[in-house]
Amino acid sequence: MARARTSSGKVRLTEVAKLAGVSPITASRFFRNPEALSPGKRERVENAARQLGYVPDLAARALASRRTEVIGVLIPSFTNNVFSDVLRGIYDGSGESRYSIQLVNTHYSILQEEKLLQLFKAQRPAGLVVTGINQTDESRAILESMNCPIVQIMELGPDPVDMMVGFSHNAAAFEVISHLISLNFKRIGFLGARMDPRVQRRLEGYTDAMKRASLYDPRLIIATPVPTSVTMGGTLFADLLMKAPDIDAVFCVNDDLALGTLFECQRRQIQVPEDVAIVGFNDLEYMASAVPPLTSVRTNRYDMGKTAITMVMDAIEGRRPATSVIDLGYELMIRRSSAARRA
Amino acid sequence: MARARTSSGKVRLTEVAKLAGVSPITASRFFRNPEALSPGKRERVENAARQLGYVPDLAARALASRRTEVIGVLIPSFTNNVFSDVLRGIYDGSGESRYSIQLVNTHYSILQEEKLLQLFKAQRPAGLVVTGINQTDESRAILESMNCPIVQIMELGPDPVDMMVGFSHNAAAFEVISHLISLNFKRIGFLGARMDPRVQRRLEGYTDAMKRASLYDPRLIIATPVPTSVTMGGTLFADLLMKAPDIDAVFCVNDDLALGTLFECQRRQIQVPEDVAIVGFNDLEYMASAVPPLTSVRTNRYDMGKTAITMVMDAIEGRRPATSVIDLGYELMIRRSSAARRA
DNA sequence: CAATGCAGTGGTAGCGCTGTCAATAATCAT
DNA sequence: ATGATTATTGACAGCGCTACCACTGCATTG
Repeated sequence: MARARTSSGKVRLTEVAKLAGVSPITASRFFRNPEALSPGKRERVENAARQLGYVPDLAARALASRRTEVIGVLIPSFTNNVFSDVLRGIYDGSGESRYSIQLVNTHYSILQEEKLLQLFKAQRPAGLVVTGINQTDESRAILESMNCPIVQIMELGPDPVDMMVGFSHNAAAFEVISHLISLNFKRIGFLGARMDPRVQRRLEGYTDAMKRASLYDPRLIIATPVPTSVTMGGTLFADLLMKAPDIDAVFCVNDDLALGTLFECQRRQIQVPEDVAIVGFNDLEYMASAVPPLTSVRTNRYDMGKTAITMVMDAIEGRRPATSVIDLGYELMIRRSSAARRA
Repeated sequence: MARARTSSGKVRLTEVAKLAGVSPITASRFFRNPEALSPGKRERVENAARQLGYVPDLAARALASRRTEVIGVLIPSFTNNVFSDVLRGIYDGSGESRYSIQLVNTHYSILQEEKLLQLFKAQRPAGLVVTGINQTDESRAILESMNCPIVQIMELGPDPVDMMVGFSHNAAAFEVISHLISLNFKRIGFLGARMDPRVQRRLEGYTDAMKRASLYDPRLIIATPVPTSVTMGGTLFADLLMKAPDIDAVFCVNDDLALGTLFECQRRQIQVPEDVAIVGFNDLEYMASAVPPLTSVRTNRYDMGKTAITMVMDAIEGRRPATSVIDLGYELMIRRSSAARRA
């Protein structure tokens, strides 16, 4: 039809406008705010666009409008199951929208994060999702100078840059320990790896609860900066047994460590929960089908991602949420691995 | 210093050029191909850019050059551990480059994939990474019309669209079953969930090996389209026991199913491997620390991602690989769960 | 020594779209 | 009926960058 004359045969807005018998600017409006057109023209443009198979050129749009439809997402790790759920929420939430996700990995480094924020700033994203609340001062300054909606996810804190979706890791850990104490466990160990800010807060919750019950003993705590894994769970639990052979329960900062601990117990013929109770964190799917089923803290990771991205998209379009800080909570999933202690 | 006059205070190429005392086009060249400048000007532009904190506007560049520096990546699932490793490889591989990754989720739907490819086509990506080789004819046509390097990952097949990085799922499964048969296992069950193309190929490998040894029996096969999970592993294994109570081994198409099977065995006091041997697939980290350690097929997921993205980036820049199809292989990790059968 | 090549540089002209503002048509209150 | 307001539309002028081609000056060739 020799209509599209660009090298690639790409259909431009002008062609659509011509076919619809309107000016290019009107056609342009159709794609951004159809309500603004009279019904007649709206339909004509719609038909023309469909007929020509028109797809807007995002680069041209970004250049002309001086903004992009990209939402930046900073995540500290791809390995972690936790973040894969968050990501799924983010991608599902943004799937049908006009926004596209630009994902980057900070590798748990706040300096890397700062560098990536700098890069993002130059690209003028429409919105941003960042993990955690422990940004450097520099990062914080960049975030505040960035004229777009921002959601911090995974945890809550006193002064959000803008919006926040998370839950209290501290309170969750406190509740875990309180639960164990109420069942008469006394020598409750703590197993932590990676020790990122969220894990630190779980340690705080543990410490608070133990101190309050006068059960605190630093020998009960194993915390290593090495990455977490099931195997590491077994290793750390073995360390703990060495330091404190009289433990009667273990709180693992994540489910992989808990599973590793369970395997180590099986290897050593330690009965769970009769000899040692085990509690994990995140409630990954496998926790319920382990033998015995493992107690854990259910966190709403998928919802966190979905809520965060929805808040950002809404805010970009001027629909600010009523409350800018959302606590998604957690739920203690009590299973046999922390069943009542024999008297 | 009132130099940047754009509303946002953004520094433009023109400013850099002015400060460096060169024409804008020369400054532009500096960022794309510094070799083309004389050393003197190169340094002057470099200094000017640093001094002004210049960052190129990607939208303007994309519009003017009619190409982007975006590499599209189509993945069928974010939940799956397998893909999180692949993604990590992709992001690590592209991290320091000028390319950015545009990730989309096909949710294991080839129609969704087709739609997403259409979208990508309109954005003229610099390269593309797609999962698998089972595209629709439409998708295939789009891919072929797309004038950019493309890598298909996860498996190998006879006619690559362009490049390929993967391994033979069929051969891997065949080797698993041959291994079990060599240990005198005879009633070897198959547990499959999701049944995506890769899993189908593992079933083919299983079937081939069983038939060749005259051990094939359709009652030994459990295959369901529902998503995979540890819990589902237990459920499917229970089904299998119902259909074929005399099984002496199980090949699970992934490690989650294998772990679920192990748990189900523990629940039913079935000894592994004395009563039933278990083999998984992918060799996730936890397989080695389970009790007993679980046999699995190690696949090079991280390398697959990293290799794929490197091939795409190289090809974009004209460095075509010597061979366009790369077989990353696999390795049978034999552990106690498939130890030799008592005679 | 003219013809040729080539590295290095700059001028011109957009890439495809949208912000701004003005113009017009349609609707309303008085 | 009148001016005022609102809905709808279009003209213009770029957004910041690069493709394309032309030009310069110097080295190489026979």
